[in-house]
Amino acid sequence: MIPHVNSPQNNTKVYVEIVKQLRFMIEHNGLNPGDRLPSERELSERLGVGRSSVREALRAIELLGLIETRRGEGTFIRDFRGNQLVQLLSTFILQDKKSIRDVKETKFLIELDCLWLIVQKAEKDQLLTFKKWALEADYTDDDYFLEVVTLADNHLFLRIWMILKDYFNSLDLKIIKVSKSEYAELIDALISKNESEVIRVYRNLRKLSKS
Amino acid sequence: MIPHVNSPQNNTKVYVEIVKQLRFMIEHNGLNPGDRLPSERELSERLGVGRSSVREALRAIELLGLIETRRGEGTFIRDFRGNQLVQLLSTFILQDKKSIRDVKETKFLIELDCLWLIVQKAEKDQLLTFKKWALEADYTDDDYFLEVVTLADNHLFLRIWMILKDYFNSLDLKIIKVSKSEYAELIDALISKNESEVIRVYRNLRKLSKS
DNA sequence: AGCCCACAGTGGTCAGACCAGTTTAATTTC
DNA sequence: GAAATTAAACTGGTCTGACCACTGTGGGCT
Repeated sequence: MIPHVNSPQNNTKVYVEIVKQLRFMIEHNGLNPGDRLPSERELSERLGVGRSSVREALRAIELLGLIETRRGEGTFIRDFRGNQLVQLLSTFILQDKKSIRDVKETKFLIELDCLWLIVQKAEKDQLLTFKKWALEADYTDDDYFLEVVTLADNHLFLRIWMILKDYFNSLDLKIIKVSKSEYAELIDALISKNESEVIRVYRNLRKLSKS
Repeated sequence: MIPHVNSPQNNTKVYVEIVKQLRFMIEHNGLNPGDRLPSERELSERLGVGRSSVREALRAIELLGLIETRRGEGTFIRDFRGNQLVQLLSTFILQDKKSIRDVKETKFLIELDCLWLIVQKAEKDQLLTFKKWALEADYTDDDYFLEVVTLADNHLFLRIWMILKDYFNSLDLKIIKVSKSEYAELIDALISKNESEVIRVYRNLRKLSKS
């Protein structure tokens, strides 16, 4: 049966329910970028809600850049793997001059989290390749940790980290120079899967006090 | 004069224009979190557009977490410092299960980070007050960890966590019930300043395998 | 003073009406 | 029969008016 929005004790707003339904629909019907969604009127009928509510949901999703609508044609799923939507929504960025300390702290802890994830998830040969690169290639600290965060295989952390990195670089903070051997040492710690060793080496690399 | 939406060569959709107007309004009228926006009907009149278009704009902004709506009262600006993160999270709405895993993973690790920060920073009497509350009051898991993240005293983590929490709740995931004694045990671990104990208790509370 | 209730205001939702495009199918024309 | 034309059916975009549910307020009552 077609799931109706009207569930018992429905506290949440209709349009939010519709957003959920759409997500459900996309997931279960295996819709891919480029595919067309049902028309607004059909969704309205199928979900048993007014068309305006459907539109509220669709407009919200559209502003997120997840769908695209063409008058006369329909509503289509957008290819949002590419992060083009950041542009659109960047209008909302109100520069947050909140304490640099928070940003710093957050960035470091996320890097640590990613290291931890790598210990859990990464394959050994991935790490060996990484180490080889770390010893030979020419890279910046950002390059190095981009690789780390990527290896952690968590897209969300990747996104957050990228933003923090950009913000970080926009402040003229002196960059602590780290030697290749230190970078390699961290990878060795990862390979050894010794969590406390990883933490120790990372802290040392970041010149963080034990705090 | 009041800027109308009807500008010459208006290709963009009305609701997008309204979103812009609202942003303009917030910026130039110096509206702060907690302040009330004009009512939907008033906006409709002032901008010379239909109320439904105003609603489409407001709902879209609401889904971004930038405003909050209370029936019978009005629409309010939300405290969204660090809202850039809204964008990145938004890229995840409607995504595959892997992303859900990422959100879950990220939320848990951030909670763990915050616990770690508390060990470093929190005063003992703060924790004792917290424990008293945890034993007596009636609260949800979100309430509890909101307190945790707040105690960590890192506004950025707070913002990220709030977004993840909201997203999390928007998925209909079964919530694991945790007893008060477990919540209290975690606080005890914090008080003892024993990091590995904190981690152990947290993992147990979240029913996470050692992974 | 304090209580209660009606009223105005606000968001939530729906139905219906147009308009402006696009697609599709039927019809005409060659 | 094939191509061009036209009409109908659909789709999104927008507006209006109507209810409902809820909140805050102020006036009147005790």
